[in-house]
Parts: sequence; C-alpha cells; structure tokens
Amino acid sequence: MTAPRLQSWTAIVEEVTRRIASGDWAPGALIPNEADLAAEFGCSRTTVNRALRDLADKGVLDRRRKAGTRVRDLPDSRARLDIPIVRKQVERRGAQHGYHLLHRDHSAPPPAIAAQLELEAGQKALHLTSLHTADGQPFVLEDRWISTLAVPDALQADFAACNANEWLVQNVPLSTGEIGLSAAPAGAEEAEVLGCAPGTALFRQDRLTRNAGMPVTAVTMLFAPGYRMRLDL
Amino acid sequence: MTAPRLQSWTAIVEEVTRRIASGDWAPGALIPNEADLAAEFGCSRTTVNRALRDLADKGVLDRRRKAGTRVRDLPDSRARLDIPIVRKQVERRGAQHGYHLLHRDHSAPPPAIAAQLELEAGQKALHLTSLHTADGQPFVLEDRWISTLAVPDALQADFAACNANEWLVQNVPLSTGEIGLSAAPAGAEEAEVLGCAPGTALFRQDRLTRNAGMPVTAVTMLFAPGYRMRLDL
DNA sequence: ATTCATATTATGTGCATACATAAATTCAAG
DNA sequence: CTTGAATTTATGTATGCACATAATATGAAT
Repeated sequence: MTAPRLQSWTAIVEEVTRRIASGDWAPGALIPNEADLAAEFGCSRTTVNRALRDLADKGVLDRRRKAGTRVRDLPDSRARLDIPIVRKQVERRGAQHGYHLLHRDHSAPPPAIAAQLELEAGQKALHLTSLHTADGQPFVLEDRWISTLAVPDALQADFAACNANEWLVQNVPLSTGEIGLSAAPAGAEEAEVLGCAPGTALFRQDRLTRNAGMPVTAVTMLFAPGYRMRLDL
Repeated sequence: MTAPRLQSWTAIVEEVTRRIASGDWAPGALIPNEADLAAEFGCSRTTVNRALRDLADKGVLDRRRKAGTRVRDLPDSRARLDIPIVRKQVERRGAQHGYHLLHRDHSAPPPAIAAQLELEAGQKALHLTSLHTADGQPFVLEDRWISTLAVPDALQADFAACNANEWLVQNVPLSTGEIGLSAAPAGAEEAEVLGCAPGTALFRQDRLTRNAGMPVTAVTMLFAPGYRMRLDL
C-alpha cells in the first residue's frame, strides 16, 4: 500500500491532527522531522513546514530547532477572542444600537486610573460616561478616561454625537492593550442606569489601550444583566 | 533617496503597521498589491505574502483575491485566549493546587444539559461536582456532565484521585467546543462551598467540549469572588 | 570529570518560479 | 437593459533550492 500523496498544507494539518486524535502520536511524543514527513507525504518540506507551523500556532504542537517537533502535553484550550465595537455587538443581535453621553468632564482621575494612564499627580484627563442601548434597553455602561497627552484631539471631538469607542478605533489605529474580565455587583448609580437592582451580578470588562506603548484610554464596561460573552475553541 | 531593503517578513509587518498607525494608509484604503510592494521593498513576493497574511490573521488587513488588500475599517480588538487546565492556573499564581471531588453520580441530566450533550430523554451521563483550591482557599467550583456515549472509559476513571479537567485533556485529545463567559450570583450551596455570601457576583465559565463533532462534556465553572481573567490584545 | 570549542541537525526563512483560484471587469449576445 | 460567458488580475499555494539560526551532541583539552 502506498500512502496517498498529501500535497496541500491543509491536508497535512488534517492528517497530523488525525494521528494525534487517534493516539497514533501520543501527547509529549516526538514526531518525524519535516524532511521525513515531506518524503512520506510526497510533497516538499515547505508544505510540511507550513502545516506544522499552523499547528504550532494553534497550540497543538511544540517546535524547537534541532530538538524537533512534539505533540503538546497538556495543551491549553486556545480560543480567539474578537471584540467588535459595541455598535456591531448590538447590531449582531439584530437590535438597534443607541448611544447616550451621560457625563463629560476634564479632570484629574482617581489614582488607580492615573497610574494606568501614566499621568503625573493632578494631571487631567478626559472623562466620559455613556450608555449604549439595544432597542432602547440598556446594554452596556461605559466609564472611560482618555489621556489627553496621548490624544489631544479628543478634547475637540464631539462625543455627544460620535461615541468614544468608535472615535478611538478610527483615530488611534492599531492599538494594543490589556483586557480584564470579571464579575462585579451593580452599585447604586449603575443599577439605576442599567435598570436593575443594586447588587445584581454584572459582567465587567476593563480595558487599557496603548498606542506605540503610550497609554491612550482606560475603560470599564459594565454589561446589563444576562450578558454572555461567547467564543469558540 | 532609495528605500532601505526590507527582506524579512517581520520587517515588512512592522513597516506596514507603521504606515497604518501613521495614517499613511487610512482605514478602508486599498494598499499596493504584493508584486508592487515586493518591488518597493526589494524582496520577493513570497516574503510580502507572508507578512500580509500574518497581518490579515491578526485582523489588521482584509484580503480578497482580485479585489486586493485593504486596511480594515473598524477592526475588532482581537486577543488570543489561552485557558490552561485549572491546576496550571493556580500554580501560575504561585499557589498550591488542591482538588476535592464533592459529588459523583450517574444519572439523567437536566434537559438543558441533555440537549447540549445530544442525549435522548432519560439517558444517563456522568455527573461530577468538584472544588479546586489555591493554597487551601476555594478557587473554582466545577459542575460537570460527561457523556458516557462519547467517553465510556470515564465511568471507570477514578475522579477522586485525578481531576476530570486533566483526565479529559489527556484522554480526549484535540477537542473543540464553545465557551460562554458571564456573571452570576452565588446560590446558597455555591456560596457555602466557595465561602462567600449568597448572591455574591461570581465569574462564570460555561464550556461545551466536542471531539470529532460529538459532545463530550459540559461544564460550569464558578470562580471564587475576585477572580479576574486577564488577556492581552 | 569538567569545560569549552566544534560539528551536527532540525527548524526558520528567503528567493524564483509556476500554476491554481476567486472575483471583479469587460464585452458580446439576447 | 439584462444576462452570461470570457478575460483579467490579485491573492493563494506548491516546489526546489539555499542559507540562517538555535540548540543539542560530540569530542578534545585540561
């Protein structure tokens, strides 16, 4: 029996995946090197390389020069999390997105925020509080501080008309940052705005965004009760 | 002035990123095609392709055959979420991991779970409730149903000694699935086990795992108060 | 036995080339 | 004007080759 030729990198991904799933290649085991696999599959090493690189990206394989490629032992569950702008999230649910600026000032943020934005004591930042709605119902409450050092233009922007979420994505492209996901009880004011009882368990998302290493904005988003973030493994 | 030659795909990623960040290439705009960029950078199209593919993976660019490559307009924030097994999560915090099986039975799950596991009415599944601790403190409460259709071996496994989380990762390699993240109030029993007041806002993770399309296990994990899932953009 | 330089090896990357494929565009037929 | 077939074009992928690089393995010198 001659093995069927596998000459597309996706076919190789599938075959390797199959061998691992079937236990043929056990967790932790070393697999043949690229040259040997290329010979076995009847394709070039480039193609094998592409496939194995893809599986390493997915966290299925561990690769090290000279040491070779092995099946990961206790692979993490790895998922890609795409967080669209709020408007898209609402529209994806088939609802009409609404936006209301609740509060705007230019003041010194609390110490924790100042530290995140790397501001000197007493230095001011732009503070925006706003509510996004889905078909008129509260969807998420956004409490945002924007560093006017990083984005001086923000002081001129009309955030009553254009929400900060989208303004920043368009005006400060390609930012990096950190996200924290947690659960928090609704405070009195938050409960009022979101239309729930104080103390209700809310899904909370904290985000610090940087552009070229410089902190741009720190946001806390409190989602209305029932919100669920869904993702595929 | 001659442009410096960029002959590594990472250098090209950086240059393209710079051009977008600087506004040189605006969101939504079409960028030059691969052949032209290759000529400009003094490298082969293969190298440009590799770089642009990488940026498309990251969600920075949109590429379509014939239509060309454009800068994404309202790019989602994209993060890679790695969820290690619970033991690793605890150990990463520098704490000692503990595991206690609280409950085990083989019974018919509630309808919602039965539907997820694609079980016929009345069909039984393995039900495990367990607590993971960090330095003796409650860390996460796990409520898990395992489909014995998909994993008959699970009935023989000793889940008092080996936690189901790791047993499954090792015995059912390469599974896919869906995760839901939400906030939930602690119920009476849950509060008792986790050592918090009933109604406390808890971070909740629901997971359905499949292997080769077949539902394997459905878990709900309730994290002790203060848990925060952190991820990088 | 220990240390350090050297050889070996598997992956990482780049190039030139060729052909495949999706999709926009063009253009002819009705 | 509409429909649909043919053309064009930008990306997608495969190949053979070459060299770079990291890390292990080897072996000589102390």
